[in-house]
Amino acid sequence: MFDIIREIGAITREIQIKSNAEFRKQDLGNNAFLYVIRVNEKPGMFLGELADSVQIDRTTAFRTVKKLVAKGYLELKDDEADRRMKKVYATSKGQEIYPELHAFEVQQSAALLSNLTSAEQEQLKQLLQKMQTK
Amino acid sequence: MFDIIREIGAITREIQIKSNAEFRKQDLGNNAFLYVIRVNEKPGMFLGELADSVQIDRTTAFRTVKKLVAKGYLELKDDEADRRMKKVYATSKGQEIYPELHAFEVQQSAALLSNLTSAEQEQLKQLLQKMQTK
DNA sequence: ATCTTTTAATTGTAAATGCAATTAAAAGAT
DNA sequence: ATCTTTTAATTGCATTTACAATTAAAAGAT
Repeated sequence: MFDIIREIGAITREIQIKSNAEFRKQDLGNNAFLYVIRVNEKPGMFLGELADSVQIDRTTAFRTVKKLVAKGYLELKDDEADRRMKKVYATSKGQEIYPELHAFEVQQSAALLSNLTSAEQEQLKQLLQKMQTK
Repeated sequence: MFDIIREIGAITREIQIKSNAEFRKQDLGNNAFLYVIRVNEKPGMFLGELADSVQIDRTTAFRTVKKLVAKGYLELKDDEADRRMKKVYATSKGQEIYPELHAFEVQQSAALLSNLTSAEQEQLKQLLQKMQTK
């Protein structure tokens, strides 16, 4: 059964390569697009939380966010209560691009699942979710 | 249904992080362990073929193989027929470590699938395979 | 109230990464 | 037989990455 993890890995890498190629032109390659998506969906995460959500090393995430701030997609605000923390928000530029980013994700997903019936898709989703319960 | 690709991505990244942490001590981090596994399973691939098989940029793959040759895990042989190509083989050191690498993969896979019955595991495998048919 | 431990962000640095360009051999066309 | 196109390997270079260490604030202990 170990081949399951290889298949899953292969699928992920393929999508990742495609997505980065797609978004490089907007300066959102190197998985930067992921951050913009997540921040739009959950504004106000602090840096570490965001890093965990995209499952990337915190120092890398920190530098990527810094770049995205410089490029005008994201902004940081100091937390009032805890002054160690900085919370991340999407700028209007960051918000405007979200539909496009998400649309691509939806389209990739559809392409990926195109060989499955909708019942099978539902089944797959259930299985993946069940797998994840820790 | 787009959330399926996020779940798949999350699983992959988690496994990747764990595997690299596990194999860094043998100098097989940065996905280098993947190359050793693949070459053991299919000796004599040429460089580009190996790069495709691990789905990594060819130039990166080239450099990683070079390092693995320097570390004594792999070796390169010129192709007789086509002198542009170099074929990749595992050295005895590379062969000796294969069981350990593969065992870890099997173990990770088992952990990942531990919440599923064997019937569900089979089902998942079928679905993933069906998905991949292009 | 001070000391210790934990947690978040940040920086230093060396190594890894990947796009673009180059070299070299083979295959195909004229 | 020479010219063009394709394919594999390789290098140049700027960027990205991540481990280790540092700084700074908060939380917990005495």
